[in-house]
Amino acid sequence: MGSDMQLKGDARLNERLATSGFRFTPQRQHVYNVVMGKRDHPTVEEVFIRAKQGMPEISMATVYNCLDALVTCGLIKHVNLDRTATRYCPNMKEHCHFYCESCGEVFDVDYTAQGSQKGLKVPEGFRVKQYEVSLRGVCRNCEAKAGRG
Amino acid sequence: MGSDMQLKGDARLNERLATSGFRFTPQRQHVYNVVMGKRDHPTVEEVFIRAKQGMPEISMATVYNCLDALVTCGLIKHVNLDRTATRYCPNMKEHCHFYCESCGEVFDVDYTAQGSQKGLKVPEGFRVKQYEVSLRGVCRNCEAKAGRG
DNA sequence: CTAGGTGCAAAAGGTTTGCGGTTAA
DNA sequence: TTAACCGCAAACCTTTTGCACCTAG
Repeated sequence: MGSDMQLKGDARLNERLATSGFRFTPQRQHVYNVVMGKRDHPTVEEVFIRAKQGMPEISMATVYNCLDALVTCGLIKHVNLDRTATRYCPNMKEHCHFYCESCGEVFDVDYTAQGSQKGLKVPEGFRVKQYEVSLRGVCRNCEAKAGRG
Repeated sequence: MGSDMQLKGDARLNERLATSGFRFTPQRQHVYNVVMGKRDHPTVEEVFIRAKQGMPEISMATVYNCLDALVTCGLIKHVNLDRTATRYCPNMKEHCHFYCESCGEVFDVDYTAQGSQKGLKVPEGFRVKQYEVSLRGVCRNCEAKAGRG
């Protein structure tokens, strides 16, 4: 995984930023690489920590700015499942999120929409831009721990 | 709707609290009444403000405590759709939430599950306790405003 | 009686904002 | 050239915590 490709902007990011009226900056490219580089659901803090490796002078405010831009561009999604920090998800294909009430971790769950939106009675005049499914429960790890008491 | 009934605990609340190992307190009854009394999605702050009418000495910490207890008892749900404050929902029948990206308000949307969970590929060992659907977009009000420019 | 709950106030996150300097387009 | 963006630091808002007192069971 060439971490050198982050020096120049890749085409997709460049194009998306432009479309949404954002400038290309090395920070945005770097944050993009950091978030896409690991298939998990980092908080802003975690993105910040990872981003500092390879760009030590980057600031928290910039990480917020970059993540917001990437969300607006439709390149990542934000995930709010509890009252702690917002998390970010680099997986844009249809899936849903499992939130573990015990450890707070977020897992992707495969999901085929298969007409699930049919049951929705969205009132007249409302414009739906995103449909999202989430699950709460206990993950395998925590189940095992609980079992061992 | 007799606001006097809040003086003594109603049977359902009493029972649910006991089942989950909580004590009955006037504060919990009052917060319960406040949240159930209006079919919307108040923040903790909003619940606090409403609760002070009729119980002026109640504290923020207690409101948090009461809401947490009510959630644990399965009498209300918490709703996290953006990175601002957590909201609470008194509607426990199956429905989903529409979050307006423009004004931040949350609306209930009727919803019949009708096998929508079939498409889910929840990994082995995960225990699902709650299934939730949410929508993002622009509500009728904000659409109208945008239209008028 | 006493574990659990309350109110208060301070602390701890998480997020936003203001500002002077920098830079992509 | 200049509006957008950056880094820094302070402000802001939401949530949690510690503690002395109180109370439901």
